[in-house]
Amino acid sequence: MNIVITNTSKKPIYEQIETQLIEQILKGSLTDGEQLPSIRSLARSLGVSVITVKRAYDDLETQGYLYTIGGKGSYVVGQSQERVQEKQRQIVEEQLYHTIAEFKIMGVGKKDVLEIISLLWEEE
Amino acid sequence: MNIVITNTSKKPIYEQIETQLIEQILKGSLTDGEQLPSIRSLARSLGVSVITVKRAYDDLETQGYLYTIGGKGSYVVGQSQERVQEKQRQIVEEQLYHTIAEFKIMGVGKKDVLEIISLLWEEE
Amino acid sequence: MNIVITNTSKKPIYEQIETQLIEQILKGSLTDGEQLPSIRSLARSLGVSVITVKRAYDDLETQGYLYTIGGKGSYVVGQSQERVQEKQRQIVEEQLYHTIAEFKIMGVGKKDVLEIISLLWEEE
Amino acid sequence: MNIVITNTSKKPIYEQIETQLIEQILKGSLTDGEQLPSIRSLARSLGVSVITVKRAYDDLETQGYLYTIGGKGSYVVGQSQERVQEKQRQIVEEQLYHTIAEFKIMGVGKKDVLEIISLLWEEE
DNA sequence: GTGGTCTAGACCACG
DNA sequence: GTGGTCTAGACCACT
Repeated sequence: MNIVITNTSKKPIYEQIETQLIEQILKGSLTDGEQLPSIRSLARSLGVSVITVKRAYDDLETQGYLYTIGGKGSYVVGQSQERVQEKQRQIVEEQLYHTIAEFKIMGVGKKDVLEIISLLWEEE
Repeated sequence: MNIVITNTSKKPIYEQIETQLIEQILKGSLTDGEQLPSIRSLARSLGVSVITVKRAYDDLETQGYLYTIGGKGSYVVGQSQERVQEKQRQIVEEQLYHTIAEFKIMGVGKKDVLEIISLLWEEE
Repeated sequence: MNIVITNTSKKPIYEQIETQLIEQILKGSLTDGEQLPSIRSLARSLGVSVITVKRAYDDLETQGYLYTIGGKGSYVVGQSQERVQEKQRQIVEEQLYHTIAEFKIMGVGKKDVLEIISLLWEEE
Repeated sequence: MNIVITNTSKKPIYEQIETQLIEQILKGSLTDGEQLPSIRSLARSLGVSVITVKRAYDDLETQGYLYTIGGKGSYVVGQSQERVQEKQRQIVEEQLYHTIAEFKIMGVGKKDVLEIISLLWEEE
């Protein structure tokens, strides 16, 4: 489990934790039933407040990515292959929807955008 | 000049004004030397506080998109065609950079993203 | 008579007119009894409001640099050589006083300042 | 941290705060990573509005002198020794540039200016 | 009329 | 507690 917190980011810390956990679940590096670090230990290792981690875990539980057993710990909810793909597609579309709308307004062409993506994708 | 404020958006009002003005400048519908509406009249017509509009104008001034003469008004700073293209490309790249990074982490393929963009672009 | 108005400056226009006229009087290019352009003609040639020029002339009259005869025009008040020197010295000291204070606070050395002045002075 | 507000000055309060903070950063009495007083506490101790202090902090942030983490506080951005010197020189030159130009117009000699600076510098 | 500054007070999100 | 945003209303200087 690898989570990186950027203090200077404008995004709240709990959101950073959430998205990174989701990404790892969708990618498959966190699998069904796997136990997540306890709230306290993750908080300590990230150097953030316990409350912050708890909020992230709570949100993820609401979204169905994990479940918590009081006094024992939190566990990953396995995602079926179809569900992973569906989720991924949904996230991609959401992220791109507004971006594309703005590009259109500015008069940027579809061709230019596709080209830039190809370029950015190659870079390491 | 056309500006729409969405109260439900999580983006602050002054930012909405900023991005919409920038878009119109880059698109070319606001041209060199053109006088912008006074902060007071724009505030009135948008139904927001004078200070909110002023903050947007101030930011745009430090970003070099307009200049203000006290007691007279605010004027658009003409953007050369090269600068427009450069700016547009810069904005596009910035917006896509992190998005692509996340897609990669999730294991979404480049082909899928290009396909989705093509689809989203066509929709009216 | 040569006066240049910078619209983008933060200094008010009437002040720009004042300082430039004072400078020319102290330099000697405007001499005793010489008639200044009428408020209206100067306003027209500078492209500013009559009120603005009038304010500058009024201020200069209060400061004793010129006198106005209603219905005829405005005339330069001759400055004795001693007065010119005294005035110049006063202006120089005023302008430098605060500047030097700030330099001291920042820990800039006297030697550095003298050196920079020498350099700036040579440049054309 | 020492900041003095002069109500009689024509310079706006937020600018007074800005320049004094910059001076202290360039002088080195505020160092890398050091936490600045919260906008609220500084506002209280200066007897000005929270917004006035915020405006100063915002400006300094866009100028790269500090960074702010929402909900935590504002911190000084360390300035390398070279950058300090460069900045100082830049400020000195800017402040002297126009002043010298005016001196030239009035026919004041370089020698006189250097002499006056020497005198003013010694005074305590 | 215009912009520039400042105030006091309010609500929100984050930690 | 912190900063981020927004409001309504005020006074000033310039044109």
